[in-house]
Amino acid sequence: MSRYNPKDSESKWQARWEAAGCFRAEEDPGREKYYVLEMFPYPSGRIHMGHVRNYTIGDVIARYKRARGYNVLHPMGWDAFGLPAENAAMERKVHPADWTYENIDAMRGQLQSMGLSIDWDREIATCHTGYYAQQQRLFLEFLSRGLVYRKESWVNWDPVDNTVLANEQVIEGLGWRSGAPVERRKLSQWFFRITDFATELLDALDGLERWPEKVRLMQRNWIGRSEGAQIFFTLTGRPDSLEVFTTRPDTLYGASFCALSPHHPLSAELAEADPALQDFIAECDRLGTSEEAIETAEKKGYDTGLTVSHPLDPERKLPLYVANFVLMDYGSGAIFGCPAHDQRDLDFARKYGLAVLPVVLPPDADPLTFEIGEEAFVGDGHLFNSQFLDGLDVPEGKRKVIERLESLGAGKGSVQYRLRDWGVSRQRYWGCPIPVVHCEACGLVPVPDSDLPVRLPDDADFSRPGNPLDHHPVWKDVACPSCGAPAHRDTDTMDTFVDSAWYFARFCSPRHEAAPIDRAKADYWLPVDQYIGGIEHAILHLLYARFFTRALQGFGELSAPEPFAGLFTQGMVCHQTYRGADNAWLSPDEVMRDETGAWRDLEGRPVAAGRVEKMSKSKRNTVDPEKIIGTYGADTARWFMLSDSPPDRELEWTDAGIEGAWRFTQRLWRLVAEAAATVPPPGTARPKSLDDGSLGAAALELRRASHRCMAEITRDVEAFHFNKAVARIYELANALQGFKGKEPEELWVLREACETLTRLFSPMMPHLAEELWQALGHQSLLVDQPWPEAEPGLLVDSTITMGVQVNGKLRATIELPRDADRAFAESAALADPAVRRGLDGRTPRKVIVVPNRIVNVVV
RNA sequence: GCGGACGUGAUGGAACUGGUAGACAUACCAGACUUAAAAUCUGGAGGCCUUAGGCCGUGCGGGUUCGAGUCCCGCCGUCCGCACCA
Repeated sequence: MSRYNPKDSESKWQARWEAAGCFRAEEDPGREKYYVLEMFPYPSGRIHMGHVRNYTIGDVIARYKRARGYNVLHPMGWDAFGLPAENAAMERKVHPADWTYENIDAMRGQLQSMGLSIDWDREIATCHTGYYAQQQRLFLEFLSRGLVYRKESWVNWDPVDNTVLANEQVIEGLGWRSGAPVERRKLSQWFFRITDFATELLDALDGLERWPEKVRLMQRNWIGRSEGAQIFFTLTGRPDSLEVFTTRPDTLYGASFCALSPHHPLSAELAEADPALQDFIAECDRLGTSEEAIETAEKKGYDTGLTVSHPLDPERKLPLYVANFVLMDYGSGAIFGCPAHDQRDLDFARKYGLAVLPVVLPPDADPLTFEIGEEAFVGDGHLFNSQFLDGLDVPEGKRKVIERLESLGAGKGSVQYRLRDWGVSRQRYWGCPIPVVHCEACGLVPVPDSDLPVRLPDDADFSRPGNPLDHHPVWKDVACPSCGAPAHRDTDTMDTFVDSAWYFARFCSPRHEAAPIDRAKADYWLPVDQYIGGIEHAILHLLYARFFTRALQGFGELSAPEPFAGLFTQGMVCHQTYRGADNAWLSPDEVMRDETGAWRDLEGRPVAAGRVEKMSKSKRNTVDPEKIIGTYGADTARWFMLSDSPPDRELEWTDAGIEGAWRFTQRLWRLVAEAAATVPPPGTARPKSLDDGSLGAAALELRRASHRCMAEITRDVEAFHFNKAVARIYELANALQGFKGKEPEELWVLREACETLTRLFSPMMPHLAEELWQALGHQSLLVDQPWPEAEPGLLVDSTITMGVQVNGKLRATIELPRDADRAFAESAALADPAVRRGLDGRTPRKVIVVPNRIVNVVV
């Protein structure tokens, strides 16, 4: 028998599906829809194994749901704006657009070679004018509704990429792309008012039941809701007062100082007349924001000499410091310090000799002797030293003190969020231009709809650092749309996370020109039923997309409050790493084993095998999907991606693994193609013996196995347990291989099993499945066949193998009819010789029978 | 520091709501086929003990239960997220 040739077969079936338009999606109110989406790729030039895993998982779901009768939407596009294109332009003198579109063409071809069930008619690229024109419209709608604003603020500045970064893009003080230490600069920036939605975004997390708990938790923490109070401290000798935020208003009587952020307006004001304070603030600014810097930085304060009055006891004066650990962008940029019940405040108080007055008494502590040593007491207890609060516990104290502050007009209950507004200005070329004109007379003027899109100029100069749009000789010069006077365009472009914050909605009507979103179509398809991608987007992209969807719902652009009803985060693809003698990374192709089993490089020098790590170019442990697909075919690559590891955990790439998948591909081919030559033609009448109980034991067992497999794989695919589904396929293949029946009824059963097997693995290996479906004599495309349904009667066995324990230790197994009664099971168990030996003459005290499961004899 | 997840053979991993631990695969071993290798097919296999058989075994220590990988308490270890958030 010849071997299966994936190369010929795969392109043949891809062409057949394409010609038949199998994966083209159309709205159909009469059918239930299912929207499957994988996170769209950045067109870097070539797909990597992570893409193969991501898109294989999505394709299994899409094909499975399609077979289940859903109207499936499964689109693909390109997250095409971004810095790498611009860097390529600088390094290689190619235009970012040319570089990007070439990459898209190459990657589209690679993805198509995987045999994905994508509706390619809906393809979009965010760098395409048709896309970013609509995004500019959205931006202006956000602007007109007050959800976009411009303000001067301290920003994270990446000195290597020469651009501003969002807080979310600063990882441990370093730029997420460049890895350079981020600097602080004060710039005028555009912001999306995501904080307006903090409460909604937080509360709605509870409803996202098909999201991983981990991602919901990460978003919860990121939004960071804190309940507490806003409290005003009167400044001595000044008319104004100082606002602070605290989560512990109950400890107000323990306050011994207040502290300002170095960036607080009052700090700046005081510094004008105080050179020493100026120096102190400058010193704070020099401290980096990196993890170590924060970890090791000493808590330092500068006594301004000013005092504030305690709001509940105006005679009490507290010193006012400027302190390096107080953040300007959380709360009000000022705190009160209660050293007894906050570790940092305690350290600060000890350093500057401030009072430490405990006001919360731990349970069992004596109020007369209780003292704070080196550790603040942060637990619950009863308030003391606190006048009208004395005796209350912490939650009651909080309530009571807020009540009092409110009646005095000195404060109120307040909720703070860690979440900040989303800064989207990027001083780069390859992004969506911000459609606003700056006019000296009129201020910020939105570009009128008739003048959209604001196109990127084709002739930008990438040869010098900085923003090419800003450097362009004429691009920014424009007449003010409002007064006609000479004005200039905003030269910032939008963060590319804006592009991906609404693309799932654009897929519903990718060619619609009248508006960004065709509401009727969006309402049919949205929300995305199953979204699939990496955990690295748990916060950034997923939070922005949720924000956009809520905002757009508010504008009446669409109806769904949430973009993604189901989310699955797949694990990384990892591979062994190696380091040579000079500690340089070595590719697995460059190492071999010597006679002793030790690793050597090609010149025989010793090599250290490192950890199994995420595939990356820098560690030189990548495997090129194109090569793998070229050698083994897409089906084998897909199969390996689904085997062994659960899809949410990491998958280790091994040569043995892909070889094993390849052998199994061939084995399936032989198994089914050989059987196809002997079985009756499709549509042969079902033999009577199947239903009158006269079917032979082996054939019945095969039928049982294949119907059990239907039920199990259906359950496994629904639950994203693809590794288990793969194991079931192996089991059925093994059962099929062991079947030797030659009678007509047996051959009918053999056909049924072959067809079942083929259909069940078709979402995973779609090309091979079509090939075998054809070999089995079918004219139709398998992709149009419904998902197989098990006959319930074949899922229950008539006999059960039960374990028998003596004192909880397994001694024997017995065969019993299904649902045998307890007494029968008990006597069968006690009659077993191994059980008798275990009893060793003792009389059972008690026999526990769990029907169809186990018998436990207790002595 | 705070929050979370996980710990099962040589390896990846199975084990539904507590009920026969190790499915399935990889690697390994043996046999068949072959001049040979590869491929393929058949079979083996948690560890220990001399076998029929027995003892031990899901990171460690305790507990609940007729029965614990699964539940509870306390440790140890690995990984991930956040981190001067008042």
